[in-house]
Amino acid sequence: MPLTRKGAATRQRIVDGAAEQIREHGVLGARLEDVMARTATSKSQLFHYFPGGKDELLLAVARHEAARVLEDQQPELGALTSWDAWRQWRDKVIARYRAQGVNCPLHTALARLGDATDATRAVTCELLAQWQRQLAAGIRHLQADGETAPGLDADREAAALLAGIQGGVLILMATGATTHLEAALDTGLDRLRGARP
Amino acid sequence: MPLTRKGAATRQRIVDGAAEQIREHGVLGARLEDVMARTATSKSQLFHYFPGGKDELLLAVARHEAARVLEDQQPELGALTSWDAWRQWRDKVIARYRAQGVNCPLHTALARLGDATDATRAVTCELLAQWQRQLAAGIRHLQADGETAPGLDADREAAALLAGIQGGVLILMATGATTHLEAALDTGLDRLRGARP
DNA sequence: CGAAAAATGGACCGGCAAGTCCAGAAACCC
DNA sequence: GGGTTTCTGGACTTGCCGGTCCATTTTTCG
Repeated sequence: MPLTRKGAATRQRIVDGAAEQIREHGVLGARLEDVMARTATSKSQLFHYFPGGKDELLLAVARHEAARVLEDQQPELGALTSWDAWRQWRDKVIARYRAQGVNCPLHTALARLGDATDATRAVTCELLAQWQRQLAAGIRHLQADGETAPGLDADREAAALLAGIQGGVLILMATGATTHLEAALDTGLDRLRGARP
Repeated sequence: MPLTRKGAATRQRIVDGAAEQIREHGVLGARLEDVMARTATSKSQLFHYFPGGKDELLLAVARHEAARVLEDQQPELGALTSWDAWRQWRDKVIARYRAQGVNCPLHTALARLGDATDATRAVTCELLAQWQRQLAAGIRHLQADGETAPGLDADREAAALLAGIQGGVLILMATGATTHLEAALDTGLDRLRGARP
């Protein structure tokens, strides 16, 4: 069931439009009808490209958004090779989420699906794993350069940092303030910096 | 519109039952019908006690669960007066969320409501504020006892710790593992301990 | 006890949004 | 260029589930 060039474009338009819709109105305000209107498509097209219906569409949106999360942090996240790079990354994360505001399309899309679904879980886990992996790589780089304590468990530090970010974003979504996200990042980095040998 | 003793009991039974239902099946699997069956009530009762319908019920559940979150951490959270108290609190938090598993009734109840609603936001903010306040108080206690650096901004440290917890729980809900929650708590406490004068 | 208020049962309604279908237009490919 | 596949439009169906209504029972309180 290959897609023609036009078909692929339509499919992409649908995913983008759905993501946009969710970003603006939450999952609640993301009915198929809304997506249709926004993307100038008809219901048959939606079910043509996503035979599994709304769930399949939301999953596609989630994947799409998960990729975006990591992309938005590049190139900094992929090259955390100096304190300055870490600082720039920190700034980028905060700016990114501040701009996103209170609606996290990924979070919201996943929330709508039965959280137990294997597929949704896989998307989340994969995202977290990649994210953490890059953070850990950055920490190891610092260690190699003698910029932080070689005794630190890079994976655990990365896990803690990641948890802080996730919580910070969650709180941002609830309160609209980036205070907690900033506090988590800053104390986390401060901890690494303070462990300089 | 006063409630008789019986009425109050029924109302409570409904809230408890709804919370339980959500805990077991998520918001998706929490239809009014389910709550009715579980609590042996009829639809008219639901709307009698919650004229605002499902939203009002969910809000009540959220409030109920928010209170539970803090209660479950007592008495430790309220008396973080020594390193040992902090350690016990840490253990309690992890045990609590490990037991809860992948379904956070509060999170899930709030997710269902339009996230923009003022009322839901108020519940979340209030919970976070109280939580953070008690953590900050604990940090100040350590400072007063000369157990950690007096120069630390207790509120910011508490904010970071709270963010770590929230993120850790979020990741627990997604992955089922407490690794991140533990990492966040342990590195957070380690940071305070490491700042001992 | 008896009137007023509150609590309960359960049938009924209605809307909304997901999902189905088929006919016709456009694109692909030899 | 013609046959085949893919794509598109939009009307129709369906079922779920929140919400309404009213009649009946139970509680409260002077």
